[in-house]
Formats: sequence, C-alpha cells, structure tokens
Amino acid sequence: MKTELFLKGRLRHDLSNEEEDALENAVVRTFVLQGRQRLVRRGERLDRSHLVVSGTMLRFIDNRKGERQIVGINIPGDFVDLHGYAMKRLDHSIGALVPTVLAEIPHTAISKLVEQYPHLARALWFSTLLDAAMHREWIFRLGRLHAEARIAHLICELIERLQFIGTVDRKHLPIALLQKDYAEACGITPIHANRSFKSLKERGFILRRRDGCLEISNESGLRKLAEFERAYLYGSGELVLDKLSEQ
Amino acid sequence: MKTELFLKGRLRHDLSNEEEDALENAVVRTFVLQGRQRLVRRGERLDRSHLVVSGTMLRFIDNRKGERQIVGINIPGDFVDLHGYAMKRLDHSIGALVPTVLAEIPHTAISKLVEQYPHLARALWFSTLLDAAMHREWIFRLGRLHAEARIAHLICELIERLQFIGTVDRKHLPIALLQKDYAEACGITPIHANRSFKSLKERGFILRRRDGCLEISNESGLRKLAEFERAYLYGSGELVLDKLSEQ
DNA sequence: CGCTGCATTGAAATATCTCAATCAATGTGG
DNA sequence: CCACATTGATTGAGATATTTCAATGCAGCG
Repeated sequence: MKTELFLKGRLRHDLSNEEEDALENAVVRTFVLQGRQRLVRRGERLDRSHLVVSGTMLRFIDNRKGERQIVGINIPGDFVDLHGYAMKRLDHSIGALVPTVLAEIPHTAISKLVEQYPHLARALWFSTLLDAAMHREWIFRLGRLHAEARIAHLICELIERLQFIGTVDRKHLPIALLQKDYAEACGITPIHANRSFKSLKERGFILRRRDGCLEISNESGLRKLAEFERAYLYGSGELVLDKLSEQ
Repeated sequence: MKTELFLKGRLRHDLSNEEEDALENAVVRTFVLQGRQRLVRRGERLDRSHLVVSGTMLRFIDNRKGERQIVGINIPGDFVDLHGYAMKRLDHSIGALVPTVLAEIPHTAISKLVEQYPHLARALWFSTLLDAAMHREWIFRLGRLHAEARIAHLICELIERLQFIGTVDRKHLPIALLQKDYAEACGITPIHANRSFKSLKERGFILRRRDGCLEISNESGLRKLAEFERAYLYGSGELVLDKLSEQ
C-alpha cells in the first residue's frame, strides 16, 4: 500500500478501488534515498516521477554563490516531481532530508493511467495545483513576514500537512530540519534563524530538540504570529475539489 | 481569435485546428475589467475561468493589516484562474492592473473540452505547471535576492514573457506597474522600491517613465544583477513539454 | 487654483547580515 | 578510555539593508 498515503495527503478526491489499484500497479520499484542525497539536479531530464513513501524531501534552487533557496518540502504521500511528467526538465533540484523511501512511477505508466482513468488524471492535476497553492503561500511568507514569523509559518504548515496524513499529534513536529534548513526555506541566514528560534523558545511557543524535531507548546500563538490560515492547503471540507466540474 | 495568444504564451504544445476551435467555442463572452478592479476575492467560489485577452492581471494575498503580496502577474494569453477549475475556491485574490479584456470560459465547458480532447487537457495542465514554476522562481527571488535584484528579476521575467507573445522589443516594458506594485511583488516597501529604482536608473539599467512603463537600457546588466536564468519559463526549445510522455 | 495620487528625499529606528569566536554533542582512531 | 576532529548551535559586535515617519515635489485634473 505504497500509495495509501497519497490518498490521504493529496487526493481530496476519492479514488475508486480500481483507480487505487492502477496507481499501485504503476509503481515499478521502491528504493531508499539516503539523507542529504540528491534525486534530481535542476535542468535534468526526467522519465519517471516519485512518490514519497516515508521520509522527507526538499526541493530547492541554488544561486550563483551556491546559496540555496528551498522552494518546497515533501512529506509521505506527496508526489515529489509529478510536474516532471509534463515538463521535460525540472526547474529545481530535489534531495532527501533524511533517508527516504520513494516509489518510482515511469512517465509511460502515468500516460496510461491518465488515458484510462480521467478521474485519476484530474486527481493528479489537482495534486500539482496544491503545490502551486503552497508556493503562493510561501511567496506571501517571504514577502510579508519577518524572520520569526516566517519560521512560525513554516512550522504551522508542516504541522497541518502532517495532520492530514495522520502522522502527528500537533504537539510534536517530527521533521529533523536543521536551523540551516529553516534558514534556506525562510530566506534568512542560519545565524538569524538561530536567534529567531531562541526568541520563539523564550516566548514559550516551541522547543527545538537537538535532533532537529520540535515540541510545539503553543500552536495558536504560532499561528497568530504567522498569520497562518490553513485554507490554502485545501484540507478541510470547505475547499475541496469541485465535484461539480467533474461532469 | 481570442485564444490565439494562449497558443503563443502558454502552450508550448501545438494544438490541432480542431482543438483550437473547441477552445475558442468554449468562450461564452468577453468583457472588460476596469483598472484596479477585482475579479475574485480570496476564498470565493468559482464556476468559470478567464483568459487574458489584453491588459494585465495581478494575483495577490492580503495580510491582516491589509498589506498586499502579489503572487503572480498575468499577461495576454495567460489563464488567470484556471486552477479554480479543479479547486473549489481560490486561495488568493485577482484584480486588473489596467483595463483588461477577459474571455470567460465556464467550468462545465472546460470539463467537456478535457473529456473530448485529452491532448488539450494536458496542455491546460501544463499551463498551470508553468504557473507553479514561476511561483518557485518568485520564492527564489524573495528568499535570495536583495531589493534591487528582486526588481531587476521581475523586470527580466516580464520582458521574457512578453517576448514569447511577441509584444515587446526588449527595450521597452509596456506594463504600467506603480512603484507600489513593484514593492508588493518584491516584498519591500514602496519607499525602498523608489530608492532601488533610483539606483537602477543611476547604474544605467533602466528608465522608469511617469506612466509606469520602463525603458530598458541594459538588459544583460539586469540579468546579471538578478541572476536571471530564463529556463524556468520553459520558453526555448530546451525545456518544452515532453512529447514522449504523450503516448 | 487647489485637489489628488504618486514619486522623491532625509533622518532615525529596526531588522538582518557578516565575521569571528566559542560551545556542546558526537564520532573516530589509538 | 582519551585526544582530537567534525558538525551544528550559540553568542557578541559592528556593518549593512530595509523600514518608518515626516515632509516635499510634481503632474494631471476638475
């Protein structure tokens, strides 16, 4: 049941059993990518896409000086490079944060799925649209929040997304991001990330453990600080896929 | 030929005549949205999507204090809210920069198109993936560039995109963005945008005219400053849609 | 003429970065 | 078990970028 999480995390659509099986059968293998290893480099050609089974993937763009901007984080259930199916080359690099299990699906197989199961095709489209919605919220975060709030916002998003796939108790964020990673995702220096974490800790919002995971002591405080509104994740009953447009 | 530009700007795919006609026929009306008028408000429900025929649209998210973060800019040929087809409500607001002509396509019509023309469906998907790729580059811009370079980067992107649809001579950017708009797109204050423009002018890169349009005197200088790499726009032969995955 | 909306400027306050150093935990080889 | 290297976290202090506040300029317009 490698794709089980995909159902939970990304498809606000319900898939039929047949569709689930078809998706499952499209997986040609699963493999482990070690922590901090790269899956794809910006500009590389792709003939397959990958579903995260367990672990965490980072998507990023490097600048001239080798500084890195993280543009997305993928958790179990996410397709990490589904857009590579329609685009010849990727515009960003992808790597594993920790040892991560990936399910590989060749693009030829996706083509068949898309042809045979229009409803599944729409679900895949929807999944990439979710990515775009998250990207937009990241733009907001970087453009309108100060360092501390940016970190808080990212934390809120990750809690929320983990909640969708049932992996978290909202008091504990089990993703081992370094302060450097937070810095690269939030457009600040690691040193400033450190000071922001210190402040978040002093305010009693979170506690960062040595392994990188977080204890969340005041989620509503975090949300307020970050002006976090979960709607963009389209997770509740409110903002789901429009059934009307299916027929 | 309202959709003509869509072919140029967004579809790196070639559409058949039949597909073009079908798309054309899906347009139920065109109308003008006055400058600074809103088309959709964040959270609103949608049962139609809109293609920009002429003019410019801004997509944005407001924060609590009413400050605005622009998350995307749409020019002629762009679908401005195609993702609304698959998502019930929009996660951001959309408004016109200047008086803008929009072609309206009901979601029911899109459903029919998608059912009848799988190839066109893929083209539409591709179009939304292009949005996502641009979003990622915006994240990079906000996260890794300083104010002046952010503005330069945005200018480079707009020149490039206008070039695709054949509307520009690369010496002139005919989009009447206020300094405030640049500020809202680049995550800085209008005052700082003003100072950044002053510096760009003093360096001999651009000249901002009173109507908001720009004269570009040194595009390669701008590109270098902004670390601009056009590949993410998937405009050249290099990074186009993967024909392989079509069959 | 006196609005109005944007652009421009100056000066002080704040946020963030840079550089340089120290610390704490962990792992390694002897 | 110790000495040492490594990695990430932490701190301080000065430099730089950006914001804030307050004011002025400037063009179009009724």
